[in-house]
Amino acid sequence: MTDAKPPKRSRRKTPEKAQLTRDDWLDAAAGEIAAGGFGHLRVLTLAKKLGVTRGSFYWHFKDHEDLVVSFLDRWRDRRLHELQYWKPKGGDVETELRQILELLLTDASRNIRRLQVELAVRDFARRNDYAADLVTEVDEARISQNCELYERLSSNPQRIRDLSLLMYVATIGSQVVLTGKKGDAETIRRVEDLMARVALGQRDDERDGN
Amino acid sequence: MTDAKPPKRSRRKTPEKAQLTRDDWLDAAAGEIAAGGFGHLRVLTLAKKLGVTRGSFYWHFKDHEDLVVSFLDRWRDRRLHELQYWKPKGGDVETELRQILELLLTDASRNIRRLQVELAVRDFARRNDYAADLVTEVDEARISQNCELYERLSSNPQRIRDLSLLMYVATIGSQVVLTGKKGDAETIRRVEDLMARVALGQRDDERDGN
DNA sequence: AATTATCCATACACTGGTGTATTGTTTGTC
DNA sequence: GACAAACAATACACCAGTGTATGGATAATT
Repeated sequence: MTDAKPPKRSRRKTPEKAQLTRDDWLDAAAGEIAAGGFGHLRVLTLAKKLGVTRGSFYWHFKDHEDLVVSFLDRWRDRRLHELQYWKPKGGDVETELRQILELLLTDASRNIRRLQVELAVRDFARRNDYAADLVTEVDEARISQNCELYERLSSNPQRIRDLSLLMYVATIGSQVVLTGKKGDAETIRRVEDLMARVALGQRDDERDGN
Repeated sequence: MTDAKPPKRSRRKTPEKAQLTRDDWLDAAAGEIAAGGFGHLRVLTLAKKLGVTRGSFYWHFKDHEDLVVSFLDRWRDRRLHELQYWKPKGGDVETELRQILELLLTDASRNIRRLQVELAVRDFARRNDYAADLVTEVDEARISQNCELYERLSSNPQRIRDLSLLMYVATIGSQVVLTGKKGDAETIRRVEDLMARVALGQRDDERDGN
C-alpha cells in the first residue's frame, strides 16, 4: 500500500518551504530518541521541531508505531551496511586491531548522538521484541565480523568467539559507563590501549614496580 | 515536612488488609521500572497493582517526582551498602577474583529483575542529572573497591585503575548485551573465565592448534 | 487550463494520566 | 467511648498526546 509510491519524481529541493520526506521525519526522530529515548518520542514535538503540524506526519506515517518500526528498520540497515566499510585495509594484526578499537571507542565517543541512539535502541529492546531481534542481529553481525580479525590471533574457534565477544561487551560497556562523563577522553584512550594489549596477549608493562 | 513522621509505632503486619508503607510502594515501583523503565512508571498502574487507589499514593508521596527521587535514593543506598558484604573472605588472589567475577556475572544474570532495574536506572541517568550523579557515585565506589583486589596483581597505580575499570565496563557490557538472551548461561560462564585469565595475566590455553 | 496527486493545516473526539480536595474508614490513645 | 491520627476511596478539574476527517494549497501531468 505505502509501497505503491511513484518513483519520487523531481521535487524542489530547499526552496522557500521545502517538502518533508519520510526520511526527514526519521532524522528528526533520531534527535528526539537520542535525547529522551523511545519513550519520549512525540509526533507533536517532532512536528514542532520541523516547523509543520501533525497533518504532515500522518501523511508520511500510518501512526506512531509506524514511525518507531521504520526508525528501527533504518537503524538496523545502516548498522549492518556500515560494517562493509569497517574491513581494515591490510596491515599487521596489531595495526588492524588498534584501528578497530579506535573506531569502536575513541571515534564512537565523539559521535555522541549516534551513541545515544544506539543506547536508546538497546534500552528499548528490553521491552520490545521487534527491537530486541534487530539488536541481536546487529550484535551478532559485529561479533562475527570481528571474529575474522581474532582468527589471526588464535586458532581455537571457541576462543576466537569468546575473545571477540569479550572485546565487544567491553566496548559496549565503555560506551554505557563512560558516555558523557567528565574527562572520559583520556580514560577511553587508556582502556582502548589496555584492551589491545589484552587481545594481543601481550605481557603487560610492569617494568616499573613489582 | 514529610520527615515529621512518628516513630512508626507497631502496626498489624499482613492481617486481612495490610496497610501500605512507603517502602511497599517503592518495591512495587521496582517491578514497574524493571519491566518498562522510568518512563513507564505510572502511579495509577502502581495503585492497581497494590490493590488500592491513588488516594493512598498521594498520602505517602508528594507527587510522581517524589517517588522517583525516593526510589533512586534507596537504590543508591543499597548499592553502596551491599559493597560491604562483597569483600571476599581471604584466599589467594585468583580465588577472590573468580569469586568477584562470579558474583558480577553468573550470579547477576540470575537476578534478572535486579539487573533490569540497574539498566533502567542507568538509562534514566542519560536524561536526568540527579540519577546520573548517583550512577556515577555507585560506579566509582565499585571500581574503587575492586581496585583493592587488583592492587595484588600490579603495583602500578594507573594500571590498577585501568584494569579495574576495564573489568567493570566488561561486566556492565555483558549485562547489557547478554541479558535475557537464549543460552546466555554458558556464554557468560566462558566470558567470566576469560576475564579472570586476562586479569591474572595468564597466557591463554593455545595448547590445541597454533 | 483542468485535473490529479502530493503534502500540510485545522478542528474535533477521545484516551490516559496527574494532582487536589473532600470525605470515609480504620486503628491507636487517653 | 471519645478523639485524633493514619491511611484510603471518590470525584473532580485539567493537560498532553494520539488519531481522524476534512479541507486547502501547491506542484506535476495531460
